[in-house]
Amino acid sequence: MHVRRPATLASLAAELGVSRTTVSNAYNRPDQLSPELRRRVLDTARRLGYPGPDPVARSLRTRKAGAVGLLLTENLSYAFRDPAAIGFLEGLALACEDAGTGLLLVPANPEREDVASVHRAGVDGFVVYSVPDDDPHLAAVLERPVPTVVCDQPDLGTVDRVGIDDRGAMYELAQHLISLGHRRIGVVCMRLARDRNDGFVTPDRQHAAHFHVQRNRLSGLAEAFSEAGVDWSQVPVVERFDHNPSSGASGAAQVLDRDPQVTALICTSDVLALGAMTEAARRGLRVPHDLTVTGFDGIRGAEEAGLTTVRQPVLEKGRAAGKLLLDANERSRPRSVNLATELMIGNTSGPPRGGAEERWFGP
Amino acid sequence: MHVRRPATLASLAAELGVSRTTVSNAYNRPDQLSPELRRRVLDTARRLGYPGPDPVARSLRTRKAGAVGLLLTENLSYAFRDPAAIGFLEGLALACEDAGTGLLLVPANPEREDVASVHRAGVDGFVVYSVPDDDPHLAAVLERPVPTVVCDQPDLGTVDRVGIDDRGAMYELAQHLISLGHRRIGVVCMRLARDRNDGFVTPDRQHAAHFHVQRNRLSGLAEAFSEAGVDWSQVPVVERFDHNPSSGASGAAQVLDRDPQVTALICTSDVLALGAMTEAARRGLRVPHDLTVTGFDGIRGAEEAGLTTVRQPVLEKGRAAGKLLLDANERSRPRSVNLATELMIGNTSGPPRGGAEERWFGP
DNA sequence: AATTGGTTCTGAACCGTTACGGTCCTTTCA
DNA sequence: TGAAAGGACCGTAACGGTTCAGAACCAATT
Repeated sequence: MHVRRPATLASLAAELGVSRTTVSNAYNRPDQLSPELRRRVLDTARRLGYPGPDPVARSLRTRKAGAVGLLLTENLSYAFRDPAAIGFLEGLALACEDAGTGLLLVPANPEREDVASVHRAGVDGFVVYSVPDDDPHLAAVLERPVPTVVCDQPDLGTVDRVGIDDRGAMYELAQHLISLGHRRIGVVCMRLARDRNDGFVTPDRQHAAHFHVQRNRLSGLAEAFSEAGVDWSQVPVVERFDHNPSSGASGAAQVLDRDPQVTALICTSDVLALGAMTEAARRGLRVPHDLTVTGFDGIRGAEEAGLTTVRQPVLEKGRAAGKLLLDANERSRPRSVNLATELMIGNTSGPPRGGAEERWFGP
Repeated sequence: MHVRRPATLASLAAELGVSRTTVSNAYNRPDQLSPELRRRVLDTARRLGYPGPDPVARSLRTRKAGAVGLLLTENLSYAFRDPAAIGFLEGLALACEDAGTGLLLVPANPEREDVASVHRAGVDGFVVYSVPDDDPHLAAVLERPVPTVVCDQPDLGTVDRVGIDDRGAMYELAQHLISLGHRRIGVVCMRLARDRNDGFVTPDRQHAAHFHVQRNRLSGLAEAFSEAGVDWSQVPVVERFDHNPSSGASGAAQVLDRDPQVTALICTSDVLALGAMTEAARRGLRVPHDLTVTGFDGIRGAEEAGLTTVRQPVLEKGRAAGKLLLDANERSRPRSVNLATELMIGNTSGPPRGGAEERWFGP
């Protein structure tokens, strides 16, 4: 008894006394051979334990992998913890499903600069979701000769892009707060770069932020409040590397410790905002009476909490990214899609306590 | 100006006047050639726009795809909506990440019997998660000559398996309810087979259920309550095809309409149980005073709601599946891993209203 | 009898790479 | 000074398919 090498298309053809072409056709083009022969091929295949054409070899020849790659900056598992990321994934998965395409989650450990995983990925295209714009994995993706769609990234001009108007949406949210009378505010934002910096953020760091989304949200805030006469450089902005409610809570605490007089706490994500709410409650601050809290994203938890936030269509974003990628028919000019957002005014925003600002600056 | 064919390792070698082996070594085994030559190779590669060795060709030659496939029965996007599935995915993603392996989500539309996606997947192994045991996609996976791990599936004896003791865990939960005095109960369960059957379930259908997990949970219940003297064939068991809270609500409604006297509603998942709670509230039934409700899984929402349930380590399940697969070193005998569960007694279970049962059957 | 057309099947080229087993040329050391 | 060791590089043979231009055959038409 010897170890039999697994059957291949060639060995099957030899066994049958037909050409490899015929065996190939039996699987891929049934109309190209007589039904009897086809049956004989398939029967023999079963008898020999031939599992059908090898997918990798087929991919090599046809130049199609039947899968798209997804690059996330975070540890791969992070994606399954962030509600917005999950929504994006769901949308992308839907688009892939429609096209019968697989979705390959590419491991991109942000710690190591190991880009091999990008090189090793057998895919027909990439979707890059919210990575820092100086991420080496992103650079590696852009070098691969396959279509790419970036999402929540700056428009590179060379590849398709889908996103929202983070800056404009945050500007609008700020306007809402300004109209309520808020002038003394604090901000809690997500990480701005690849290095950990849990603490206050200088204006320089804000401008130089490598995460497009955060940079633009902050810039929308800065613009609106500057126009309203607020000296943005004096506004406490706190950054948190990890993205979860307890980061939001500790960030809020840091802002409130620095300036207990802030009337509004603006968070650049709902997850952070929900944490900030917890911290407010811990301090006995009633929202919105004593403190206004706002978020961004429009996740389910935010809705349940009645959070004032900006709703963005995360699922649609994923689906749009997938569609753009899978329908990269011809070398048309790179497309750029902006999806609509919606300001959701909940019950966590209201006029500052006692309307102090209005009294001081009113007519 | 002509369309230049993309550079390959061979064309690069020709350009440089070295062998293909050398170019290959420049990328894969830097120690096999002099630093100067390597630099020259890499520089020329950049100049010619050669993106590095083609991953598919490499996979063909090395017989490694660098990815594992995940097969789910549901529409691919379903995975991102079910908390337990998300937990599993996260665990699996963690294991893959550790190994530097990609995770390919294989589209397996349960509508079509189209198994091509399984054949097309270039992977080094498969994880199969909670599909009906007669699913053609599962059969297709088993035909592929790669290691496979099934999760929440019956032990096939031929491939590795990871899961929990669904039957035992549900038996234990039932014991808890029995000890509280419940004898008149109703059940809401998830789909039992590939066909849609939103309604009452015959004992036959319970036995023949194609979803291993549901079959065993029901069987654990049946065993415990039968031992307690309950005629299981009279217990209303309602099935729901879709898995979401509103299915739980409508399922609960159907049970309560049939028998308003039930004192406990046992749901085979937390998601269903949370829906059942909503329905109870809608009917003005206080939980647990008027009605006991239990779930299964131990998702976050259940914890927050104080649901009596069985906690199972979903993340660990995913991680274990990944480890088993990635460490499929030698042809050892197929392994079978059972993870521990924990009965979580919350505040949704209590003695039947007025202790009626006890009074009727007491000493 | 020659032409046409349609099936059915074949042969050879090709996809882009890596594994394997060399060869050749310098050093090193006794 | 010769043998052994080691570094640097190369040629060939897969890896397992798909594709495309025909060849062979047969029936029907001209």
